[in-house]
Amino acid sequence: MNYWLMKSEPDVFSYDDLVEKGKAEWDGVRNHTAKLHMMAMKKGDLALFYHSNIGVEAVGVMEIVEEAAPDSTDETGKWVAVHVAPKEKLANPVTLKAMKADSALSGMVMLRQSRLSVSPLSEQEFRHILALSKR
DNA sequence: GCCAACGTTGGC
DNA sequence: GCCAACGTTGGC
Repeated sequence: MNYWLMKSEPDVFSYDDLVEKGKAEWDGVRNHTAKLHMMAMKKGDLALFYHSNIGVEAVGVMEIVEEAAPDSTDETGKWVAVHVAPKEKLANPVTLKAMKADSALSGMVMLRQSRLSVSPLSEQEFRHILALSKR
């Protein structure tokens, strides 16, 4: 089982939008590193849903329900998308500020590469962020 | 609105 | 293949 962090601007697509839809294609990713991460995702993997630009915080957990397949919004055939479903909304969002301030998360890929929209999390990082959300 | 980080493009 | 110019992302 692997863990991931995926970013979306909430005014375009928010965690609540995902809850409403029940399941969604995570499309529009146009970055090679992010693509490689999506291709490594397995059904049943868990991902944190992160709101960029507005909120700037992790807000929920989702599950990968379909592995990488051609992105339906891409006409070039070069890009892939996965399908995700909501699993659990965090009791309290975990802000970027809180993650940056926490030494247990200093190795997080997303903190080192802020522009990367899909990044891996270690199991420890994933559990740690969930613990922070329950405080 | 600004700026840093990073990706892409195009001239050579 | 290098590098300058430019575009985009995302935090502040």
